[in-house]
Amino acid sequence: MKIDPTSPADLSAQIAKAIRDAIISGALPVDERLPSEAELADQFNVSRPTVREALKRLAAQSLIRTQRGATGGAFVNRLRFEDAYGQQITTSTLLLSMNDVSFATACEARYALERACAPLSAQRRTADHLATMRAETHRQQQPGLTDEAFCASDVAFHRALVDAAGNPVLSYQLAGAVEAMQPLMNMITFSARDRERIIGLHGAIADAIEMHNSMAADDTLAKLAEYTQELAQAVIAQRNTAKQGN
Amino acid sequence: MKIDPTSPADLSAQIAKAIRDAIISGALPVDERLPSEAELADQFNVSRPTVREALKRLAAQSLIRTQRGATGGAFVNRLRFEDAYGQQITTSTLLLSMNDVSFATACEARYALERACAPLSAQRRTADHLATMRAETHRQQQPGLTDEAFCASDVAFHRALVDAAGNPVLSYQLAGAVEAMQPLMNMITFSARDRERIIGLHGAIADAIEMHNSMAADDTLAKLAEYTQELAQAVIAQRNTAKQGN
DNA sequence: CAATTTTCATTTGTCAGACAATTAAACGTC
DNA sequence: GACGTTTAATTGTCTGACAAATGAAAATTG
Repeated sequence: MKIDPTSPADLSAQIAKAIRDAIISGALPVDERLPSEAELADQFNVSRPTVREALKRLAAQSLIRTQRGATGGAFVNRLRFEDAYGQQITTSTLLLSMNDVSFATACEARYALERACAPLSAQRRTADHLATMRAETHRQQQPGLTDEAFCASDVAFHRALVDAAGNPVLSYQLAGAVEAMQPLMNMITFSARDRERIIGLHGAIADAIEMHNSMAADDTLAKLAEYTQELAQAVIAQRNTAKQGN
Repeated sequence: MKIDPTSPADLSAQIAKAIRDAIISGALPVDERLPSEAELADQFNVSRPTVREALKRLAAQSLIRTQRGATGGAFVNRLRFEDAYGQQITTSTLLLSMNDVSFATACEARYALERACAPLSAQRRTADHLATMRAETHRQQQPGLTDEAFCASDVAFHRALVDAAGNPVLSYQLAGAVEAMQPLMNMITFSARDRERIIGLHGAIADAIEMHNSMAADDTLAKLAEYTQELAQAVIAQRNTAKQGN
């Protein structure tokens, strides 16, 4: 682990990269304790604040955890799927909002990925996943539900569908795509008839998953994707009309 | 943007969270300049090193960039897909290596996602994407190629296939799944016959994509997924035998 | 001797103040 | 007006210090 002292700027970034590479390569195994900040400062020939900045960078990526006290220090963190979910969702959300990604593009990606899960979900779903899907479908029928709450329930439904595939890697990848869509979905106003149609499709999806019918699940997801795109286009068209009216 | 001064520990984490939330909510738009470190220290009633640790956390996530000089400071960064790729790949790689994710699980996820792209790729592929796929297939036929180089070319082929879908969100999501598999793939030794079969399937995929035949592309991807799983199982079985032999 | 309490050394978290490096704008000079 | 020069602002880094937490060792007590 070495840094280049000739380029005086961004020492903390260089140190962070050196340690990160050591972790990725496996040179620093999980739960290994890093040298103390003072020792690292000595090794890299920098001051302790600089070392600390480097460690904070790594902590932001959940690569290390720190503990105070006599036997404390910085430890290589076992990156768990739950930790990675949050980062993945944050990153995906910002990517969508900062890059003028159209609703159509994001929606297309989301449903393409979800349809990739559907066959596995139909095959492996447990009673638990099915119950969650039914519960969310039921919640969506409540009359006083705000659009936001409706969307949140929609996300919960689709996450249950994805988790039913029983593949944590898929769940992790999909978490970003599904959750990041929520802010975009929240821009849509769902009429009672819209909701009815969506709830109907959700019910059909749950039915298909229950009966291990992957073809039906895929077909219904395709319909849901199409309908969602239609709704969004209507909203966009209406907004443009309103704009021209001003 | 406020922090809780009563819990004295992890002030930098609280400050980072406050600023991150402001960015996510849109209160701090892209390219907006944050207050100087001294001003932030004043606002949050902490010292400058503490503020700096918070800013480094955000820099690690590419949420801000810093610039020295008179008009310098920390600016809200436009998170680009290319920046996010790297983080996504790092996180995915570590997730797989640190959580004992089996080859089968990772492989299943990867091919499920890739097959989600295939119909779009078949529909929209440009001559450029096709040329990349052909070039990589050709490279894979070179006789002296190391297993590692073969895998690298394999990744390049599949990335071209994914990019052909013309959906940056999909490309971003898939980058993690495809690239994170590479260390696992590198554990496999490919015999000449193995390579021949894989190259043949790659050619068939490229053919299907060229002819906009999504069904054929999907079928061939399924075959490739199955064959990859077979190869991996053989390697694992062989390794277990070798272990018992010791 | 065993259990409990106290002390202590280690380590991270935070602070204050300082100086170097960089950068662009303001200023002065030709 | 064009072109160096100065200057102010800002980040990057360093030094030294103290507070807080924490586990281990030492001292105390029953």
